[in-house]
Amino acid sequence: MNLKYTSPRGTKDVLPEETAKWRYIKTVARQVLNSFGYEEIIAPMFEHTDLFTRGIGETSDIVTKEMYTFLDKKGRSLTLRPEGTAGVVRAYLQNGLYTLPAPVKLFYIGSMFRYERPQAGRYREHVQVGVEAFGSDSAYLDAEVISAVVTIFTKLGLTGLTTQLNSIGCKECRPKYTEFLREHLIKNNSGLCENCKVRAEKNPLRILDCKEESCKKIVNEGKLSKMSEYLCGNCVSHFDGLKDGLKILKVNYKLNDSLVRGFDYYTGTVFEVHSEKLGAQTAIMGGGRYNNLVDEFGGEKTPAVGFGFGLERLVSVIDALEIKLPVENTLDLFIVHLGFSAMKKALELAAELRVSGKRVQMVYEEKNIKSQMKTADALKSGLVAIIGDNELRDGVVTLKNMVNGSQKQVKFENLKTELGG
RNA sequence: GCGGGUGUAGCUCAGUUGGUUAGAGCGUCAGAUUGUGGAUCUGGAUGCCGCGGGUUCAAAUCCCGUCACUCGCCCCA
Repeated sequence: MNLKYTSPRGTKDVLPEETAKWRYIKTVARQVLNSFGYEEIIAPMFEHTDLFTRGIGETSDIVTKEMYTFLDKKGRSLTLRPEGTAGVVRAYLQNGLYTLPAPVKLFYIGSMFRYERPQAGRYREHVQVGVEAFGSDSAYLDAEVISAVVTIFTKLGLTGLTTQLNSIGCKECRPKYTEFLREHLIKNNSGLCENCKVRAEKNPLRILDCKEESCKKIVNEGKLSKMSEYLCGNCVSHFDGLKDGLKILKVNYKLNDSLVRGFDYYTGTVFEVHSEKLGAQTAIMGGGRYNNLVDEFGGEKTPAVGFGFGLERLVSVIDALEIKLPVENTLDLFIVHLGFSAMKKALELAAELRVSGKRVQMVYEEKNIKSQMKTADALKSGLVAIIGDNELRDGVVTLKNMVNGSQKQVKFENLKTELGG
């Protein structure tokens, strides 16, 4: 075959076998999040470009080189959303959701777009389930938010996950730490990688997360003070509260001093969940607290916390763990017909049964019985109804149980009750 | 943006130091005395050997380019 078109780089088709898994995961996520009091919000897939550049941070990698930005016909700069939080914050403000009792708990399921080089677990379009809770600064809310994802993952049967935790400080204490880092790193910048030399100036926190051996060395062996030593009193007690909350909620975690996230809006709590089953991209969930974003977007000062997890990565973990999700794709009835009038009768019967929600299939050509039986078997139909001249004459079908092979005659009008509904 | 690997049937892959009609398994379609599936057997169909160029009497095979996929760096879900 000479394909004229292929899907764009970094995108993929999710085929029926896999959509069943996606559907199941989304259902579980919705149930769990509803039980935690979250309601679904559907925000646009594209927004004004400024929303992201201001929200995510003008120097972040995502904004500087990974956004799908385009001009519309009136010359407005729009961008396909690279993440979900900025749009939800915008919607929260624009629709006056701050008048609802706090905390306002929202979740979304949708595609995110980033112009990245594709590799295992990384696509240019990926689907995220995300959560945002507005209007409470309680550490127990942070703990509960983390517990919500963990609950989803547990319900799906995931194992081998680690939840990592850090506090990157607030407006009060973080600048002092970044200043310390900057000074220290500029003094000793000879060992830093090219990227980090720039980061030392612009965003020294990111160096903590650098994977270059030389930078790791400087970070680990340089007796560098940790952010934790610079945390202000509020941040310390908040972080303690979080750990306490996680204990109450029975969520295991690991502290990770060098956990920093790629969006500039985070304050205080940051967290990620990693799976050993993924390739180089081991994070399946990431999130944290962002107490300044709402007022940066023009609202009242409103503390908030949220996370997002990626469905593609989640599914690959599920597959790697060989977890069989309870996805049913069997057929209730396959109708085999012999002869033209039998085919028309089959068409009619199938339509009647489908009204009551039965999954019914048939073929639309006059084929021999053997071939139709094979098809019924391939489609995993539990029951097969056979209609030939004899059945038409008597007003019945021959109903065959495909599991044990037994057969019986069932009147047309009784077929529905025979199928249990 | 930077590196490594791979492109042969719908899928997984084989294809010998370049040599004539390019193969296997799975799947698909048809059939095995005519109204009964899963097993087995028989037969059929399907390939611009990713694309373009070059070397050669001769290229799936060697060289260059290109595109795509893939893995990693970066970043992130």
